[in-house]
Amino acid sequence: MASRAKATILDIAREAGVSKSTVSLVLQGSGLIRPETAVKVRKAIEDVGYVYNRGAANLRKAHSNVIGMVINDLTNPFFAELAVGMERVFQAAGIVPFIANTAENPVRQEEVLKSLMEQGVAGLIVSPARGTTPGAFRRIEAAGVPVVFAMRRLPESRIPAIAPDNHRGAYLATQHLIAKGHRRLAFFGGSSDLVVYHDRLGGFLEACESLGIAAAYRTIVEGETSRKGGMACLETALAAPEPPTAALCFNDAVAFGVMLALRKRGLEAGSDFAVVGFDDVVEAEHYIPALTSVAVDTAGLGERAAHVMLKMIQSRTTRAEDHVGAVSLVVRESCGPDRNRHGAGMGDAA
Amino acid sequence: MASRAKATILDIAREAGVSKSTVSLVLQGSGLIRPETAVKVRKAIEDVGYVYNRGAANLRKAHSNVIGMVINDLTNPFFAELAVGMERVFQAAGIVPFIANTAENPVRQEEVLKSLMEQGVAGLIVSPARGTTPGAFRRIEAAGVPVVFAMRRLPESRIPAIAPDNHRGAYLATQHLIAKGHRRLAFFGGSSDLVVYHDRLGGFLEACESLGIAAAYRTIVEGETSRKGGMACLETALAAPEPPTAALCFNDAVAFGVMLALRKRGLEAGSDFAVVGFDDVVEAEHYIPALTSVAVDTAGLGERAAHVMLKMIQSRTTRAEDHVGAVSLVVRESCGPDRNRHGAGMGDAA
DNA sequence: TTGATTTATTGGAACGTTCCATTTATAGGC
DNA sequence: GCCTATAAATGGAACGTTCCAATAAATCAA
Repeated sequence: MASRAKATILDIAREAGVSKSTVSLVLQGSGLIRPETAVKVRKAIEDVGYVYNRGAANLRKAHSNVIGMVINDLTNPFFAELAVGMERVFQAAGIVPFIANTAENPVRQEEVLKSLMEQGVAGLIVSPARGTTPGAFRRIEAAGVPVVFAMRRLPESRIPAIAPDNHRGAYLATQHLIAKGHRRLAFFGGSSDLVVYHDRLGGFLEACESLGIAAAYRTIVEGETSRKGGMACLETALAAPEPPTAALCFNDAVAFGVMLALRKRGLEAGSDFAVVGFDDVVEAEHYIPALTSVAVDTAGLGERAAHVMLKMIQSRTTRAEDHVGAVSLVVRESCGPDRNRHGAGMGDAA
Repeated sequence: MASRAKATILDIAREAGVSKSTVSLVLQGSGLIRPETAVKVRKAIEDVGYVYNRGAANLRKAHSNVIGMVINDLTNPFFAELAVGMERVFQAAGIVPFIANTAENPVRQEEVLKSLMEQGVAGLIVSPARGTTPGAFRRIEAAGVPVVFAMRRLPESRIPAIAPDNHRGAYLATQHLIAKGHRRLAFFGGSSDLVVYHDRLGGFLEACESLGIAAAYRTIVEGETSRKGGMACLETALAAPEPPTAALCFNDAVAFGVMLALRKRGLEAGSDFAVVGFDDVVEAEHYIPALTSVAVDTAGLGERAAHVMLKMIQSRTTRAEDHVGAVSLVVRESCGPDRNRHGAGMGDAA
């Protein structure tokens, strides 16, 4: 049925008995062609099994409509939600974003970015992999392709970032733990090569500082941002002489790991040890006990990132404002009831 | 720093004092050019901030190295795992797959496929959206682009499919429930517009048939393949005069929903009602109670699909064998202990 | 030295579009 | 009937690459 060689607009032109220019006009929905001609051409398009060659077209008009989305960990439902938020707005704009996964690997990220650039993307939304070098986006910036960072950003970069208010979220969560009466606090998971880590840890530390938790009563354990990492964090923390009684976790994944490790030890999250997560993924609500977590409106941030990108493309600029999204603490069961009554007042005092 | 107009191989040629052909040769790593010349050219490439234009190149050589991956629900961790499996093998082959999400929407799927085709993909790995019309891939087949279905397939299609042995998995799970002593069984979730649904339901029914569960004692409730869908299924099933005591769920997501609804009613999965899931996503192991589920080796199927695709591209064919992957029941806690001792023998009798 | 062979390099046509400048057809005004 | 204005359709150049055929330079055999 299909001829071996793929059909071009010239084949269509021949089939419809018009010129290639006419076909091109029809393809672009130009109002200049007579309706009957358009119908004839469209029929020919159907008949020859034509598929549009965007590469050839871009050679002339130089602005593609593909947007690349580079994500560091597709298996984290958090990022999937982010992607879904973005897709919502791109779909409305008639754009199909291509998603690529870097699996938290800077080398892979390099390949992925290169491939996307070669494909001639109009813009790039990136959640950079851990360990991304400062120069990784130099070439892309030089090429004038708009980039926005989502959720994560790079230490010194002029690339606009869309991220939640990590500092405030961590502060809120820590304040909550202190209000519950906890006095020996931990911060679990993440590693210092991530800017987000410093933001969240910073919020934790500031809350400790201003609410009277001395440095000696703070435990900080870096670790993988996964369930496994969380389990490891809890183990090392509990091995200390005066172990913490509550932890703010870098991530919901870490928090789940901590709760798992707790259970493995016969302890119960909530009553024996308080844990709060970060990101508020959908699972948080359904876990047992339900996880108290910092909600960041993931899909909303995705939408915002997509909007910023669209605007950048439209105004052909490579600069835009950062955007920090509102956060809120959603209290569930994983921190249990108050530890001692008078502690509740402390949060208000700050 | 960057000149406004993007650099081409002609700019490089000028900069390096060679011809464009030489530059092209260097770009392709041809052994024909003198090493010193190659070095000179590579320096020029760096200096002018060149980015390769794959669209232009494909115009001549007509075989791209991009593969599209079309997935029906990115938020389901199951599909993310599938994607990750594929990526592993593509990465080794130096290929960057582009992932696109259809959100279970056939219209969106149409757009996504069109866009990918226009981009000139070398092949397509697809998990078709629910309600995909039979003709949806006609044009793509006609264009001679290899397609393989992963996890799901279409009713009458010659496109090769890589999927687990759904029938057997469901049979195994049902047998397990019967061996546990259950006599009133349910099948929850999914809908009959999916081929997988018929496969899984078929396995369930065959097991009922051959192990002596009369039709009157089988409850079948279709529903969304999500937590929400699972909750709804349980509600309608329990409203019946003689409600089931155990359910095989279409999906782990459905199973989680069922367990949630159970808990909401003050019932416990395992002791009060047995539930088994399908797919064995990572969460299954960590749930409380841990979910008994049919493991399908998701990442492995992803790898297999990628291999098949690579082979199809290499041998420039559009045909390949179907592949059905081995499954196994992983027994955890969600079916509780045996219901009555003599029931245990029945499974062996089959 | 000469011609044959090998090694490096090169010009030009082609790929499938778009878009500008033209041409051709149609209609309107007189 | 002719001229002008408008509408519809068209040819050709250009976009950035690859690849073939051809050239130029270096090496070798005699």
